[in-house]
Amino acid sequence: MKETDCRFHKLIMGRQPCCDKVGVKKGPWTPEEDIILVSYIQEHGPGNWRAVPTKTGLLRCSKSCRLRWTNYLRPGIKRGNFTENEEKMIIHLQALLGNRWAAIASYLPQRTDNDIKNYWNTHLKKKLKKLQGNEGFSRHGFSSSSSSSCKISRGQWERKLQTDIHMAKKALSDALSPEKPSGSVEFGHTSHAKPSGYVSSTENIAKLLKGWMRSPMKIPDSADSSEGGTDPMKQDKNSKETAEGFESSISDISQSMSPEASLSQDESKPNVDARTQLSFLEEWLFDKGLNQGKEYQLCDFALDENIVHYF
DNA sequence: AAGAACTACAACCGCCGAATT
DNA sequence: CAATTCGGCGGTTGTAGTTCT
Repeated sequence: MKETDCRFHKLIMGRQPCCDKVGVKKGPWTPEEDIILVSYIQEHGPGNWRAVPTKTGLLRCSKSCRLRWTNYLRPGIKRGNFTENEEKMIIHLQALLGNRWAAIASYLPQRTDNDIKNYWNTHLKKKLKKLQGNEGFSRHGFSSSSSSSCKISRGQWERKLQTDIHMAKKALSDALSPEKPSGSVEFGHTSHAKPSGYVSSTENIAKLLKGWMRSPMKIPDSADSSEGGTDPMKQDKNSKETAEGFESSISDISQSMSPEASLSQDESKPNVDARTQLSFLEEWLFDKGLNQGKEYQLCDFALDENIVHYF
């Protein structure tokens, strides 16, 4: 009922879909499209996604462009091969935060929410089920009924977390405000006010793009756009391979970026929040004696003292 | 060897909240 | 303050690849 109300409401409002269905391409991205998107972002920075299709001539909707960038093309992304630590992180965080993949992803800076979500759905869910079958997993705090070992309920905990995050956000923006040109926190929307971190990463992208363009691309002669002819899925495989090489080299470079740089290069990763949450998380995790991994580490990014101070 | 079943993951869809007009 | 736009999020789907029968 709420949903139908909502739809009706939207109908009245006349809100347009993010993309009109006609003339909008769907399905896997081709290397050409990736290049176009990356070079556009390289020039203008991420953000203002609405303008991307028109400015680039890509026959994709803005959402699709954003998704492609955040989940695949963005520098610093690691894909596949989740480490044991990452796995544990995800499991704990999922137990703690629920299916808030974006929040969980903020603790794993090199992973996208989509990736984590997929990994959870395909691997971890089953794994946990298995484990739960074997030995009451709940004693580790993974099930909702695990609150016995935790003094406060998850709901309470989350409320606390939220208020604390809010405080931290405020504190951070206060702390940062003197340095910031007014109103350009989200550099994506102000294309000329790019933080240096992003510039450096885009320079890397540019270099890589050059190299990539120079190397013989195995793009089918007919290119994709003609929808028919060659098998589009095979083309996609090609695209995956070429893009993968391209991307892994990007991520290699960007891995050496400073946390600040990686923070600024991606507005979709609320690392600030992540850091603030981390202090609680650490407490929670360690308090609960989740000491299964001697070498278990939460994450390698350091806690920002300014933020921790507020707690 | 062939087909069915399963797995992995990129991409899409719809909803929501924040920002803007 | 209401209307509208936009970006982000989580759930879901589609399909290529792999394993099983």
